[in-house]
Amino acid sequence: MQKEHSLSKNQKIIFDLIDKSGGPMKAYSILFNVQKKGIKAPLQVYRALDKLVEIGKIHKIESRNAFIACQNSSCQVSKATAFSICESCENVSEISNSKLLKYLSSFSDNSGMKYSKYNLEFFGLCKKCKSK
Amino acid sequence: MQKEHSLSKNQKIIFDLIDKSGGPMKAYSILFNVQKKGIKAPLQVYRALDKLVEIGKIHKIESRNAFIACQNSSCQVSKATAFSICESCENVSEISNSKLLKYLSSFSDNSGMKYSKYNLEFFGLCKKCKSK
DNA sequence: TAACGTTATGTAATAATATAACATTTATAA
DNA sequence: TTATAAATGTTATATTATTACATAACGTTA
Repeated sequence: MQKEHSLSKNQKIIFDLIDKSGGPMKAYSILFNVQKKGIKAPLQVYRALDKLVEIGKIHKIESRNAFIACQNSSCQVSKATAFSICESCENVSEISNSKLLKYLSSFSDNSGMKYSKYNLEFFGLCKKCKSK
Repeated sequence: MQKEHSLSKNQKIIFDLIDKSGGPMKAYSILFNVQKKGIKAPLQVYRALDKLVEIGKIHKIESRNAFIACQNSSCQVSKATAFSICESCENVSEISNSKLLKYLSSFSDNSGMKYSKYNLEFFGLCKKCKSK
């Protein structure tokens, strides 16, 4: 059993919002949604996001500047992330294919670099959008 | 033999700058550097960048909001990109490991999605920074 | 070459994303 | 309980990117 991080007040408010949304959310959309709970400034949002990313509760979708709740229950820290992104409806899901994740985690080349982290984003059309 | 894109004036100025720099460059740093050549506005830079990305002459490093010249001579369009990024010195190189690139290009899962593009970013410490 | 559509350019304004700096409060642990 | 770290609050500002509109250059083909 892994240690649970206890979230602070702001962290919890913001994580719950992202988690309930079921998809990626942008920082200023989060801000707008939590203003009624007393979080008024961008920095309050970004600080909570930074922490949530650090502990692996959420991931940043770099190509979209958006944040999504971790969909992989065993993922405590975000060192190996992969997403599929529909370029039409912008739906995002986390890829949990263990063969892929292991392949990438063990990847090394002759550059002399030691990789400690990676992020992979696949783009295409989801099932729904393909059939339109 | 593949068709060469002939670059417009602004596209050429901006591509040459990025290419000569040998590393990733940020949009506003590009802007600053090309002002003496008559490119005065952010939009002029972003338009050229968009086009250069589209035709595969440069790639965007999403996690850094920066642009780097394509280091893979056979890369005409950016549909399959992989980079290694040093988190200490911010050096970036394009990974050309064909086994990796093929593995990812042929990746599919049971989501019903058809992937037409991907971007992979590895993070770690480069040889130099490791030994410090 | 004239007319047309497409691509590129120029310019101003503004939107969207993110961080710096500083003061204060709350939680944790020695 | 006192010291330390973590989190919060607030204002201002930096950085990244796009909208909207007008004009010019280029390529095709009639």
